[in-house]
Amino acid sequence: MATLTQRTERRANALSKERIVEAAIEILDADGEGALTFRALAARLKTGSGAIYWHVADKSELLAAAADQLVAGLTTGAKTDLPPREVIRALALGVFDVIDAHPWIGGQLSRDPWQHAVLRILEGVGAQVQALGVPRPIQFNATTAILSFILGLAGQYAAGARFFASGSDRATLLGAIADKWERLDPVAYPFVRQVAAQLPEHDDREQFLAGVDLILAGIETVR
Amino acid sequence: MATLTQRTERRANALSKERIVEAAIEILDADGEGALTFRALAARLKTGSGAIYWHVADKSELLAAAADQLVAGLTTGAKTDLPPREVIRALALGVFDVIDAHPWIGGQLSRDPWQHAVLRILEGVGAQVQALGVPRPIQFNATTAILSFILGLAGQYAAGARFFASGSDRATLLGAIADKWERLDPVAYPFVRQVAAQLPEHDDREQFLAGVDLILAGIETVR
DNA sequence: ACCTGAACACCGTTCAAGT
DNA sequence: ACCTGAACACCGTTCAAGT
Repeated sequence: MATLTQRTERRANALSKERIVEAAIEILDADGEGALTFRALAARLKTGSGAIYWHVADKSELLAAAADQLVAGLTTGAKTDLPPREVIRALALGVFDVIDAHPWIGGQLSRDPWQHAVLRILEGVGAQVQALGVPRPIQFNATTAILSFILGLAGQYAAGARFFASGSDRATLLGAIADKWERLDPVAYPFVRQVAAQLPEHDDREQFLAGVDLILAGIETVR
Repeated sequence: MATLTQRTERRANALSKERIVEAAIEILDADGEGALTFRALAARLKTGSGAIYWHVADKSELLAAAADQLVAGLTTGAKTDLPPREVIRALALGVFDVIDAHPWIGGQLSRDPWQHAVLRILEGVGAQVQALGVPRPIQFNATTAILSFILGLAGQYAAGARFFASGSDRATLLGAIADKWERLDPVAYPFVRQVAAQLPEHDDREQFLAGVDLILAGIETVR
């Protein structure tokens, strides 16, 4: 009886890749990229740091698995009854929202473009580019253009999150950057100075969608 | 006499931010991102690791300065006698070539989009977007779309370089990835499987330029 | 003012030893 | 088979002490 309880308890608390990834996501969401260490993870899972290596090869696999789990959530539930253009927009916004909610994913996606999470996005976008009627030879180029754009923004978002972690909030940060931009040399940086005023008030999500629409418009010209 | 020689020698070997950045670039180019440590840098400069902190705030400032030096080389020499569209293409290709020659810059640019090097690119692209006749309200969106695309590719390139550093060359790496892609589930990954064959033989530079052209085509539709 | 280099507070990863 | 936790080989950064 005692052994049985012990055994089921042990099984309930047993380490597994799923439990490790789950705990990693909790740490990343709560305290950001910098907080995920094998020691912190082991403490949260009440185990030794070496135990994690029985289930996970190394830190990069762990991060890839964490990112994949969250990205999988939005690529598997894709609706196909909308026009391809709208599916691409929805998918892109889905990625944006996941990065917005979990900024560490931004860093992870842009750091390793060959991880599975990125493959999911590539497939999701590519299938719709195909459905859009884009000629075969340029389907790959059109798809990777959208993907690169998404990954570029992912990196930017992650960088923003690293700043927020160090205290200040979004508005303060953008205000400070806009200030710096306005003080740049007018001869060398006319455009940046002109655009500085838009920086603090601009909507990231809207700007992101505008970029996607621009690329889609470009794709339509070659269709 | 002896003191004079000593003093001039000391001055010639004196540490400065320029010499530190120069040495950092040499290390990064020769052995990649992972090789740049303050200890390696100090050894190369024949000084103590703490001495570097007198001239440079921390590692991120050092990397930003290194990236900025190489990016400055191509934004300052821009020709303005070409049509805006061609200047954008040339600038984008310039960034591509710098990243191709120094892959660590890719990681650095995508990691911190508010560093000066990125600002230079933003200005270079933005000024031409303006010259292109794009309406004011969407100049910012159009410019950041191109910038995000460039930074997305920068991250991908840096990731590739990290692989090459671990032994295998470009062709082997892409071949291995294409192999993995072809073995994916046909139901879940039809597009990726179809596109796998193009992966090992495709030209990065060409694909990059195709992406830029796609965005430019999109921008022209709203002009 | 500028430099030295030991010391501090961390990392990811390994591995003999346990169960 | 799975887990423990000390140990290894690193990091970036600091700082008392030198010149």
